[in-house]
Amino acid sequence: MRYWLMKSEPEVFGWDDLVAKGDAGEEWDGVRNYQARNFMREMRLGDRAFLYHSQSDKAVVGICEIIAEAHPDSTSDDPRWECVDIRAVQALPQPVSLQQIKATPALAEMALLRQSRLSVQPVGPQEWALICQMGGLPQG
DNA sequence: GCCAACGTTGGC
DNA sequence: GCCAACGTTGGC
Repeated sequence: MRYWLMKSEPEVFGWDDLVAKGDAGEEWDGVRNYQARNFMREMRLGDRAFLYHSQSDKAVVGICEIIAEAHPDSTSDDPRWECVDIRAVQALPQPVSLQQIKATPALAEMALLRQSRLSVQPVGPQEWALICQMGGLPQG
């Protein structure tokens, strides 16, 4: 299984909105960036992803699961754009802030810090486990 | 194929 | 609201 991180602006579509969608989840549409799309193409059923709130929150807030692999983005006429479907699995008991991540040397290589504008990005297994731990989920 | 102009994202 | 980073577009 691989691990990922998806960003969203909580004012537009945040963790609570995804939770409200229940097990049916939501199409992660609207991504118009090749690098982000390519990562979504690599996603497989059952992969896990953090949801990160940008802008006002700037924190990892929950864990999602990939429930549909890449397919055409229904919000685009352009066949280049694809997306996956995700559902909320579990909120982090304590959101992990960007500040905390920046202050943690083991997380210094994360794309979140290195490429701040990339909205879909891979997360290493060690990084995943550490952020889960920081968020109050010691089992990962 | 290069590069300037422009638009978008996201942290501060 | 500003600005840096960076992706995209379009003229040449």
